[in-house]
Amino acid sequence: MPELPEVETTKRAIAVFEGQVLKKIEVHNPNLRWAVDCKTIKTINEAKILSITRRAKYILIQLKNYCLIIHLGMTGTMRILPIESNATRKHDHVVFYFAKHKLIFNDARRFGSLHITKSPSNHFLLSALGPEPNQSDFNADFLYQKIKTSNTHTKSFLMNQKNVVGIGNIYACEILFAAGISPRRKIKYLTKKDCRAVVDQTHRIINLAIEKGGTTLQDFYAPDGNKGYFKIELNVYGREHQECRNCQNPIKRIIQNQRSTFFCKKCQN
DNA sequence: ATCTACTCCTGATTGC
DNA sequence: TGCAATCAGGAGTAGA
Repeated sequence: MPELPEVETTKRAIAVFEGQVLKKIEVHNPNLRWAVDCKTIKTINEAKILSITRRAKYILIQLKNYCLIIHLGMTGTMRILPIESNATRKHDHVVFYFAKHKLIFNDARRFGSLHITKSPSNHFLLSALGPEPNQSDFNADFLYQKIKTSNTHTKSFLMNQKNVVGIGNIYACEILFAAGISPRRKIKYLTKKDCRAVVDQTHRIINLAIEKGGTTLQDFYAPDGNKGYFKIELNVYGREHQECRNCQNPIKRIIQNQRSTFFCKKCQN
């Protein structure tokens, strides 16, 4: 399941196509999270790629006249094959053709998406997003202001992409553990000091994960090696009943907003 | 305006 | 061994 670091890693891997000419795009299955606009996609031929960037968990491929917006959803992956390769897989939904390679979007659960638009900044998926979690505009002052109007608990707040982007269920749990804050606390009661801890740990964990995510880079060139994400050590996520690495008390699991939350009752208040 | 429940989907795991 | 039930989760949407 790609979180922001995996998306960043994917973006870096496919950035090799910057400056290259996208010959055409083949859509094998348009039924992704949103139906792919095949009609417009078909008009793409011999289009030079101006840039490949990331915003939140979206990968943006900028062409001269259009921008492609890709979301990997839960199970989406991209892989690069030599143009002559026939190594197809189940759930290969979209193929991007270049001179010597093809780039394949594979997504078993189809929670991912592909959009094509003329103005990405106005696109409904991108227009209301909060700051990047590892950038300086996500800081303690910003967070302290933002929490005042929210009545939700800390974990739900962190996972809301309007507040800050890129934090999924796993990192929300890990960040709150590292910051020593309970996922059940109402976010509006956080002190300035708490906000600073959340921001500091977010920066640290996301940057560390991006750094480690880089080790999966080869996956995109070696289609058979499909493991390799979440190499960072998880302290709470998926560790119900196991000992807290800090105090040895058992890690608890609760359900918040239909999602599992893992935390240490003693270390997080 | 803000929050929560629901929803999409398939592979992996668990239970009988 | 096999089949069915359960779980996982990003994030938009409807409804409270």
